[in-house]
Amino acid sequence: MTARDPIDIWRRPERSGVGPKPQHSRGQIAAAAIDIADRDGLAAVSVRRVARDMGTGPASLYRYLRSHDELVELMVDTVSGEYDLGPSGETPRDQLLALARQGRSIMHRHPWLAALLPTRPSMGPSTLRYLERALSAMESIDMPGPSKLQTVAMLTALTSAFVQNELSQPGNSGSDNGAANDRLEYLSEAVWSGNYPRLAGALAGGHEPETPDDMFTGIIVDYLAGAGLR
Amino acid sequence: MTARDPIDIWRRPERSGVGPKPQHSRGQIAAAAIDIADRDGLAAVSVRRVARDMGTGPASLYRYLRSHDELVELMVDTVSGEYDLGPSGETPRDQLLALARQGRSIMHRHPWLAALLPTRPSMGPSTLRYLERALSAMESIDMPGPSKLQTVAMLTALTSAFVQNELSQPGNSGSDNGAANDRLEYLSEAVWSGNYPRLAGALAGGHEPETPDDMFTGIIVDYLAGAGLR
DNA sequence: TATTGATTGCGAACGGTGTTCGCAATCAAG
DNA sequence: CTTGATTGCGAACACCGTTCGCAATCAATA
Repeated sequence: MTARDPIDIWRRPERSGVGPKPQHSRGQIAAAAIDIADRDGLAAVSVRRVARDMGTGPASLYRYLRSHDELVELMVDTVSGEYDLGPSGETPRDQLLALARQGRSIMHRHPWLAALLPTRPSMGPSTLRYLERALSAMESIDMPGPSKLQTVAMLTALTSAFVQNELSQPGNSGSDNGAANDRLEYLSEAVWSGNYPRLAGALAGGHEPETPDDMFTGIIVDYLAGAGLR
Repeated sequence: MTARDPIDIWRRPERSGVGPKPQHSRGQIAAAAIDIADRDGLAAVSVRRVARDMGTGPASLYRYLRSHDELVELMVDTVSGEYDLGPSGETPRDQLLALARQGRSIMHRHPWLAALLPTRPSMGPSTLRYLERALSAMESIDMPGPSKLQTVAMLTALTSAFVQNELSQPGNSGSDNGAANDRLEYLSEAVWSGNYPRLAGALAGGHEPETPDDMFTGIIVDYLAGAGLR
């Protein structure tokens, strides 16, 4: 009886010794998928495309994945492994801030990540390690456990919100080509109509150089202070 | 010569008098799509499904839409029309807070919205009206126009982040059925392994009743204060 | 009133997608 | 050498977004 057991999500089932040696791995699959997403956007990450890039057929990947959704989860968790969880900072606040900063740079490295993170709490090993680290930073804080978890969740949500805001700024085309143009067509027409005077005024003042680093730090620090982290 | 002009994104091209009267409308399409998304999740909103629910074929909708992406934009802007933009609140801060509160309840009414809003600044008429209203709330504030726009964008991003956090809480199944279960499987196993002691501790303390309203207000007010809004 | 032609409705088809099925190939254990 | 759990993967199914082409409509014109 061929078992066809459900694939253990994160560990491969410890090879029972029998059967041919695997020619692929979740790691390779994740790497290929992340590569595609970094280059051509998340929408380009299809099971078939990943398989093609790996030189095999789509069906093969289903020995390692339960679904396309799980592929995305795998991508998120894999990329979450890019955190450096070594100690950095004295106070809990500084440690969490450092983590958030790293998060921002990871999201810049993988622009598809920001939109994904708040939606799917991936719960892979790297994510769990990150969670454990963040909780350890808050060890001295007197606060019920669930609230600490919520604080961490809100922290990454804030970070991803900020980064998505950065990425949607004009100039960061990313992989959006013509879609934005249509929007701008209508926007300029609407502004020209005179129905939105304040909006017109706000848009008139050209895009000045911002200092997003300080803004980011400010927002995060304000939130942490509000949450009782000092 | 059949013109087949590009469809004006938000206004129908003012009917030139010639040709059969339209049997559908962008409004109907939006309503059908929103209904599907509210009931079965955003993933269920396909052009074909919307057409089927409207009792017609997929090709028909393409007289009113340029693409599936535009359908989603239309949904977002339509739902953004649910804001009540009447004056509420004295200070700029109170007005923006009131807007954010409305945003939260709209996102609760349409759970698919929160994940969409920060990604695609839809720029439809309702969105523009909302923007204009928010800017008018800040009229007395001395701040360059673009920064005001960024403040508003960050405000909705914060709101959507908070709501996504609320929605991913256990108990709000929404339309996720089995996917979360697999995650929990691995999570409980990982926690049981003893490798994540702090995480285990945090999860052990059962889910206490939260007071998300105050939390939300606190976060928004803190942000606005940090941005110079008093 | 008859004609015209821009506009709408939509069946049919194309290429891409996620996913399942079934079987041949593998290879440690017995 | 046999066994049988395991892997690789071609083929197929249902669905998706999108385009094409043409019949049907109907205000404006002749």
